[in-house]
Amino acid sequence: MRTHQCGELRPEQIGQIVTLTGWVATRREHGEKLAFVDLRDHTGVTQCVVDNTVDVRAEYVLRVTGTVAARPAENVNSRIPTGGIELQDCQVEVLNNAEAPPFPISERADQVAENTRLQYRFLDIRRERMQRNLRLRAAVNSAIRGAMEAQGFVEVETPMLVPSTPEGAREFIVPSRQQPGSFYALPQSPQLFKQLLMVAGIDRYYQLARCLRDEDLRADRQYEFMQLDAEMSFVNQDDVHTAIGAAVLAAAEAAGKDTGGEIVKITWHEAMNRFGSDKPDLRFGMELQELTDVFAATEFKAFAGAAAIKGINASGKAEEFGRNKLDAMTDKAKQMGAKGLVWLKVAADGTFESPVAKFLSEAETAALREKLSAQPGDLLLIVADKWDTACEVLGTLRNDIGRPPVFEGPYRYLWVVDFPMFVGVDEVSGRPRPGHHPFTQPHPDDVHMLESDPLSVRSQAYDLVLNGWELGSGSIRIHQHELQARVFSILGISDEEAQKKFGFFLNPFRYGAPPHGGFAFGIDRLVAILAGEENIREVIAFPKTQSGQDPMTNAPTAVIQKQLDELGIRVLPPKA
RNA sequence: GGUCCCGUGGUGAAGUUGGAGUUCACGCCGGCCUGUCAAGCCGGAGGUCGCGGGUUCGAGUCCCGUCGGGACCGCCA
Repeated sequence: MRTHQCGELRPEQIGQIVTLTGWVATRREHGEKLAFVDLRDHTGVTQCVVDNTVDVRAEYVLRVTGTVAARPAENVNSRIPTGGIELQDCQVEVLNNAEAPPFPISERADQVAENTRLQYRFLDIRRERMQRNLRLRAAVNSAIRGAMEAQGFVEVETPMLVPSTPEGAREFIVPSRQQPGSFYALPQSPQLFKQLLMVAGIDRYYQLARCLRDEDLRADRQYEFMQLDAEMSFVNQDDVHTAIGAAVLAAAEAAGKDTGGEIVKITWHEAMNRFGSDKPDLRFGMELQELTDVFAATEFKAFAGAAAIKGINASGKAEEFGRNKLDAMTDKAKQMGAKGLVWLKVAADGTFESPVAKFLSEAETAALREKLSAQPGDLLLIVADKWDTACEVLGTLRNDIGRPPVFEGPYRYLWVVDFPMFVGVDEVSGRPRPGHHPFTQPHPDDVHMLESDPLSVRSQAYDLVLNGWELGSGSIRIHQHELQARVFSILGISDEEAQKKFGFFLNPFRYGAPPHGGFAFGIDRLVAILAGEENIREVIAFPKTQSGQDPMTNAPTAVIQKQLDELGIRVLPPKA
């Protein structure tokens, strides 16, 4: 039907007779003999000079045959790649007409309510932004596949209808027609299957896997999302990091982003200590500084005896942060569990302007100035509290104050390793709660503390972070029954209970489970960052709204009674 | 489950102290127009101010509820 695409023609083709197909982007009329029609497809637009007698309106579908001609020098449009040429002597065939679209098919629709864009997603995707994002997504998927295949990974598909397991995220459930009253679950991840593939000798498994979780939606969370899911046998952590690293570096390269070519590795403890976050954004400094020693003998009551005192320097921000903003920041700190927030502004003469300045000794002031490299115009923020509270609060403020927008590079991947094996204690059972999942192998140096000091045990779990976004996590798994039993025992899961909950998963491990570990990262998040989008809905063709609905299809909908009858399901009336 | 913000012709916005569905830009329809490129000029049509209730002589505006959208907390092993 066509010889070229709409973004393809250049002065080199002048004189050729070509045929283009596409949609009418705009039409500019100049009397009864002349009109300009910009014909658009996903590659761009070409100006067609047409006889102004054909009824051709926005979004009509055309096939245009004409001669590629140079534009007069004064009419060249340098803003578009095809701006040096135009199609003349055009024969226009209207393949289909179109109603006026509800919003312009251009970057101007970026201002349109997202709900309207989702209701007419088929028109929204016609826009350059969505075309770019979806094609980037395809390129990233392809690069990931290529990198995994090149390393000997085998793609194995795992089922979508799986048994419900009580742990973890809330599941979507699917009623069984043949077994009324019984249900499948949709997989939150292929976790259990991929480990069984290791027992099965697949050795290196990967899958671009759809995962489903019935949890509340956010800018970075949808009910259904895609993961690069992988698992490897006979490996240690570094082997997993190398394999996954190759995939995400290839993805960034496919997107034309500079990564520096390597992935930095830091421990969870260092990440918390330096950045106050287990997913630090390395694109900017403002690191947390250790101030506990400075105030070891302080008279200032808010600091005296604090387990940890840490501070950040919001360089040059003194003027920007007036009383209102500082109060709001203090409220936020308190909401996060801090007792308070101390702020000091550095005046032109180097002295501190602060409600608490008068409580600080000269030595403390001098040490503070030195540790935080304080310069006139700086805003210093200090939290004295438990170590984790001080870190988390300052880490949050650091992001609030300094974090660059998502579309700004560079693109710095980061492995965060040595996560704690257990995080906190379950209020009901009094047992430690698993930091990752209960099949995570503890750090070999810490195994001896499993029973005596479980909260100090590090695990062989790790996260992959990109510019402050958690892309995914993984671990080396427990493959020996004895160690698994010890971990279950610490978690308060009896043999009987373990058998009941995870029997189908654990029993195969008795038949020769190899040492193995793996990883999974979210494709949607990765593509969003590489596309410079703050919201993963912008890189998903047909996403759901925050209430889990699709404005285009109106899903979810009621079903007819016959369907319910077949499934043996009765719907209760809505709660009053 | 909770906190905050938003809802006004097809789209995006403005709407003051409560005083007539008022305004602006884009789009749409018609006319003019031979070098535009978000063309330009002239004219026109288009509304349940999300919905329901309340206060008031009078509500887009104030109050309550509700629905929808968004950001976040909880949740996401």
